[in-house]
Amino acid sequence: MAFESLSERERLVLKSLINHYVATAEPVGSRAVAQKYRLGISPATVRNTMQDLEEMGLITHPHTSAGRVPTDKGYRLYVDSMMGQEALTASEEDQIRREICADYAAVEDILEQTALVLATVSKQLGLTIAPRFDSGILTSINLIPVAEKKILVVLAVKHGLVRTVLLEAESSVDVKSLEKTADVLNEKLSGLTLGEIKESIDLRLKETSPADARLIKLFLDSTDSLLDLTEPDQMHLGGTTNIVDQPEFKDREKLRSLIEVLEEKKLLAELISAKGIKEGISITIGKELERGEMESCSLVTSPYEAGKVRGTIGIIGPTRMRYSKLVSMVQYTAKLLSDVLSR
Amino acid sequence: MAFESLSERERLVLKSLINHYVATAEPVGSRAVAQKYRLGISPATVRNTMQDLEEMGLITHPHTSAGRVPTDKGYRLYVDSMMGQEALTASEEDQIRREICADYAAVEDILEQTALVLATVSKQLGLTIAPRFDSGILTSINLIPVAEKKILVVLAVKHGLVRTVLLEAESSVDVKSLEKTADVLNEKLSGLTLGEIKESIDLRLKETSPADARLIKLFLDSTDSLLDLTEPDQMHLGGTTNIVDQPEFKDREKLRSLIEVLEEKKLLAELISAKGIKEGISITIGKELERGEMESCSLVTSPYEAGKVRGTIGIIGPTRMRYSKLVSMVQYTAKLLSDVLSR
DNA sequence: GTTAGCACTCTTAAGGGGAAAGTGCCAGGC
DNA sequence: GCCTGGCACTTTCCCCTTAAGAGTGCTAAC
Repeated sequence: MAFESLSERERLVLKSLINHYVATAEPVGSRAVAQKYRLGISPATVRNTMQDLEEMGLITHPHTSAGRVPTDKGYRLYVDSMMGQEALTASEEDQIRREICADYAAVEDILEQTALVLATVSKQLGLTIAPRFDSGILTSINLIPVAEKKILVVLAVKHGLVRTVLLEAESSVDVKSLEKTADVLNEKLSGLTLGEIKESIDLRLKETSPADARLIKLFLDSTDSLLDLTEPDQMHLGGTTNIVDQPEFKDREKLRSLIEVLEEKKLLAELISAKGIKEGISITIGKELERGEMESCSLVTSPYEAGKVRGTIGIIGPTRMRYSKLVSMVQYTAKLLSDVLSR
Repeated sequence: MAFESLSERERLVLKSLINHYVATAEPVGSRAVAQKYRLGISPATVRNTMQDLEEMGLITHPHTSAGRVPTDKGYRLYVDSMMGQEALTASEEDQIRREICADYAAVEDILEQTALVLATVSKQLGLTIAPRFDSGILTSINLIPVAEKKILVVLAVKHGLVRTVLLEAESSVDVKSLEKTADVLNEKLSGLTLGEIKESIDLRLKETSPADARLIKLFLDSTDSLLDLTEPDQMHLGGTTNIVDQPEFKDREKLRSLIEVLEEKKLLAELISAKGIKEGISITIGKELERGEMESCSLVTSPYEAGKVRGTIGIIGPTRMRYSKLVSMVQYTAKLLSDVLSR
């Protein structure tokens, strides 16, 4: 698709149209484009240009005699090659800074707060996903007896991240052997990344004294849950309310199925992690999300860093969103969050 | 309000009317009551009775010429004195049993699952609140260094419940003194309930060797967050989707404000814990909830037990709900959950 | 005390203009 | 040759009216 072949006028019209549509949520007519954006051309000319744009699949008609609306493809082009990045206002920056710098000790809490502030400032849905521990370096393992057969495994990762998982043993365990096992695990595993551990744990724990065999086996059997990196409750959402008001969800069924997706945190987390893990801001528009229920939504995400590990934050809203502003917002927030978590 | 003074006929009409309204969500006319419920009286008689009921504030008119709708007061009377308890079907019981008996080790996970199954089976909103640790007996405290200045406090409570809180120290702490402090804390506090500890912690930790003073102080300063019993993430909700479809929420604004409340988990948890902590099933109807946003909702809750401590589970739905069935459902689920958590 | 009958009220759905918005195309102008 | 004004055409949207339907409340009779 040779979009480079768009004439200057076509680019201008598309851009104006999108700006106007994003602001009003109403199909945009040729008059509106011609007048409001002072392109110095008449509505008739705009109409001709619009026809061309429609042929290219960048905009559509809801019905014969309504204004034009951008398609996903149109948004994509806009986002990729014609939208400027709109700076945040001072008060927006302030608000974000104020909320995130709050001195919570637990990463969980900071992320919760971040999701909320993203939602509030963007008036969309804010979300944060806890860091993927893959590349986090294990500093220590603790095994704590909490009941006769229950053991709490505490994995401490560099830079103060913690993961706790409760395991259930088949028979009761005594404190002594628990300590011993912890020592063995620490010796063999600490200093490695969790990713490495996941890969090679079988090998590394092969040769251990038979005394601890039972506990080691329990540990091995539980590797999956211990090192599963997309725990459902590791994602935080904020501002569901904002979505309810959007005109694109006045259709009941659409709203219902979107909320349904939002409740499936695990699925959603996977969907999003996949996008956001690469470098920098990532924008996914409508059908690109590859989930029917979300085809009228877009997603702006960015990775953030917490020491060596990385998570994702982002904003979900209708495809008709202010990309230029939201990109700045996500970027700024990710930067701030990285600073706070890596200090 | 001398509701005992209701005549047999008035009781019968109210009951029939509520049953019919719950099923149809439409205002109920006199014909419907007279015919469907074979009371052997004519519509005209029913109309007279209805007028009486309306004067008592038990039912209303949406407008002059529509059928009648129960008021909160009407539901209250129905629930208190005329509704039978409707047994669950075998398949409903099955479904609940199957989902809850799943062998998760962590209480968190079981509660998540329970909220979901409650939602699914009731077709309403299911919720579970983690046990209030007040009366849980502390078995051990562990202090685990996870970073230079970060300490993970693990409170193990009898019957395998665990609570972890991350604290941040002002300066770095060494492992030795951490262990020593943990020993002191264990010695002084274990065996007590968390409630007792919260009350008397100052006294109990007064006379400690100055060597540990710094850590003990940190611990004391953090009592609130350590023993706060209504943590926001200790509540699980499931089935938000079910609510969206209810006819009572076709009014946009209502839906919006309800979802808003649901997002404020902390507030909601407090609201509900207060009700549900007493013995047995508790039903709260409409305005009794004392939150404007929820005045078209009702709440059916029950406490459950996990060893010595108790939490709450429940169902939220429109006031027009099948109380007789939901009561059984919540009761059955609470019983099951108690069994699973106390085994 | 109960019931049938009936006038009255209010809501809802359906239909029918007419305005408004916007397109598509054509013919004329720079 | 590209741009523009003009104009016919389409579709939606809103408002109005009308008619049907549902249900009440009252009265008079059983």
